[in-house]
Amino acid sequence: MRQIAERASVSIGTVSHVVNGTAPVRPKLRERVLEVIRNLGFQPSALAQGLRTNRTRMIGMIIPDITNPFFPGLVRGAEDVAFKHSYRVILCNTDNDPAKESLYFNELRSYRAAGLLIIPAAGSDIASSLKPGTAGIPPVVCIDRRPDGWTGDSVVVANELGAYRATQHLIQSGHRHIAVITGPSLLANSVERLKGFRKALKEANLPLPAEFVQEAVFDTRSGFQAARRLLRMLPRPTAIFACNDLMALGVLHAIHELDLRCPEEISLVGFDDLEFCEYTSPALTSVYQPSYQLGATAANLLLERIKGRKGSPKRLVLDTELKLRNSVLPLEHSSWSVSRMPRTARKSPRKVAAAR
Amino acid sequence: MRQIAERASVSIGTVSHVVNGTAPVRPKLRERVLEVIRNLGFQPSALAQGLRTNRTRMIGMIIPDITNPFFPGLVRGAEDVAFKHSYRVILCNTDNDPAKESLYFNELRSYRAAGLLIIPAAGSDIASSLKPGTAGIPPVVCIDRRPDGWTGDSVVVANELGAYRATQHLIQSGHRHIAVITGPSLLANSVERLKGFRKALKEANLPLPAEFVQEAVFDTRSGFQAARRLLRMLPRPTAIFACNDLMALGVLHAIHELDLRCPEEISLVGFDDLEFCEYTSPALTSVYQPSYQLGATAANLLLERIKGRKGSPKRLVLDTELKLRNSVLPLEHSSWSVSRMPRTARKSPRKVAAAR
DNA sequence: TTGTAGGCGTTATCAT
DNA sequence: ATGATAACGCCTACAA
Repeated sequence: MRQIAERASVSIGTVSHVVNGTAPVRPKLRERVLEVIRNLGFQPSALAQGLRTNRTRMIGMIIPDITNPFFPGLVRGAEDVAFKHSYRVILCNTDNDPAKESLYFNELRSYRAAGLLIIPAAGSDIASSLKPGTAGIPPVVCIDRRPDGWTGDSVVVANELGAYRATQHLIQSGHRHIAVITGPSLLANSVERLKGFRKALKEANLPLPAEFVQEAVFDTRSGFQAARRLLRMLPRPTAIFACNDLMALGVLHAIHELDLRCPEEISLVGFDDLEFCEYTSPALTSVYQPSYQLGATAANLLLERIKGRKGSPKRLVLDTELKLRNSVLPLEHSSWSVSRMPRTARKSPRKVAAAR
Repeated sequence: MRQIAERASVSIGTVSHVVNGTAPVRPKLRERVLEVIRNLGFQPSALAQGLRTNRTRMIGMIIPDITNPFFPGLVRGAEDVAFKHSYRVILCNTDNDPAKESLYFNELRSYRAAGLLIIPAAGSDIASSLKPGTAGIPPVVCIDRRPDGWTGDSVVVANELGAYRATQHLIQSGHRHIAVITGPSLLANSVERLKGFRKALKEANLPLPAEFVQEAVFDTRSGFQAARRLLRMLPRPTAIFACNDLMALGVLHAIHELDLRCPEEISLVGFDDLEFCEYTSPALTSVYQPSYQLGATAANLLLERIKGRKGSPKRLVLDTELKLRNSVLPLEHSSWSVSRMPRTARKSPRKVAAAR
């Protein structure tokens, strides 16, 4: 800026004023300054600005793993609204490691990030990082999972209800022997989904043998392994509820491997409704989570806080929606319309499919 | 730091020394300072540090869209090596919009990012942003695509060779009527893949009717539409090479919609080898791109530059690998082993599949 | 409408 | 081994 001031023969303060529009500057001078700025390709130092004003336009986003297809949409949602407000996003992958999480947390504090968006790691202890006493902690919004003891803003999805509905769907389709593949028991959302599953079963007075509850870790491989165990049992369940789509994909794989047919011999419902659900075969019935909205909503919440909203924390809960596709076989007809039946059970399945 | 200095009754310079280990400090003092630091939850301001030292540990990463499943792995690769060297990544999505790209570019300059990792937007003009004259431009490494006029470091994939091999595979499987669905003609990698495709056809003296080259935009929907056009032609191609997997997915969808069977009636090869390839039906034969390596390699290259390596630009080219699965039907047996044949063509397909 | 100057939180140089 | 102090680049009263 000094250099610019010299070349345009004005004071350094004036340069600042034309850059920020913080005071009226005579057009002639203004132009001269702008011209020099263009020539020099000057970019004001965000570092110096941040230091001086004590606020930055960076938002830290801490997530488990961008490689998990559930997260990119969420990140994108957050980034889009951040962008709209001229904020930028620093992305941090924790691999669900609380140590890495707290490392990132402190670093982002170091960068004086204006706010933090956190999808807590399994077993996260960030709640304790926010204890009063330490100053200079930016606003934080938790997304997707609410860690133990978290009392701040958060936006999550109605996991229990979603799982409940998915299970109900299976039950209404006539299934009586339904197994579940859960995620890590450390994850709040995993636990909630299991709860919803159990609730639906209980309401229908259906038994749940202990071995029909298999724990996996929300990835395809572990879902595959869990499914293998399930599919070899006698009597075999006629339907499986996988607590996320990645595991459901593993189930599909196991079904094929064991020479079974889906949905004829085994029905399947997933959770997340990732894009690939439309393209698996059979297309996977799944519980849609508004992941983009999750990220966008959280970012909006955070921006409010950054702008100074006080008051009690908001705990937003977004709704899910069961997307019906072809991985569930109705065992009884009951109230089901033909169009919802899987292709192989229809008179002229291919024509119907083509007409969709 | 002033506060800490006071509470520990030392000078502010000493505090700096214990924080950075930049000069020996008597253990007793050291401990005292550390204690205060812990109590106060002090985090040095990266802003002030950056301002003072004129370097930061932030790497800007500009990509088209994190929501495209090809990019998360790449980003993760870059982030992992950055992390190992204590650098952090600022993620920016351009949506392939050159304007947004150049906006981000300037902002990252403003943040005094130590270096930039860029996957250029289609039609990118960043090459021109780097013209000498403007000072304070950090090292830049281009990934995946090399924009027009780019002379700096870059790491890309052997697109032409990959496409060439994929096409050869189709030809060797006996196909004579092969169509291609290309990506945007603005994208260097898209053009290269088409080139490889053409080369293989030419070498085999196979004709390529103009209408057998359909342009789409690297997403599922456009791939679907292009496939529809292709599949309604008479004579219909017996094989399609889709220049990326997302489009291949669209092709698969179109095949099902039109009541055709893959690979019996139409063979298909994709490009990228995204995770879902294993789980589509049939499992998709595709050209594997080492996306994680792409990101990691680029980050390493960038870090070298940041550490001061001079000298001529490196243009790294990573190799691809054709992953054989079940979406290609051998029309002639030639040298093909039974195990590579699609399930439906085998005597006891399910057993074989299960044994895999 | 424009200029002056102090200070944001560090690091680094130079004394002590 | 420790302390004092001058930048780093910018913003912002305040003075002119």
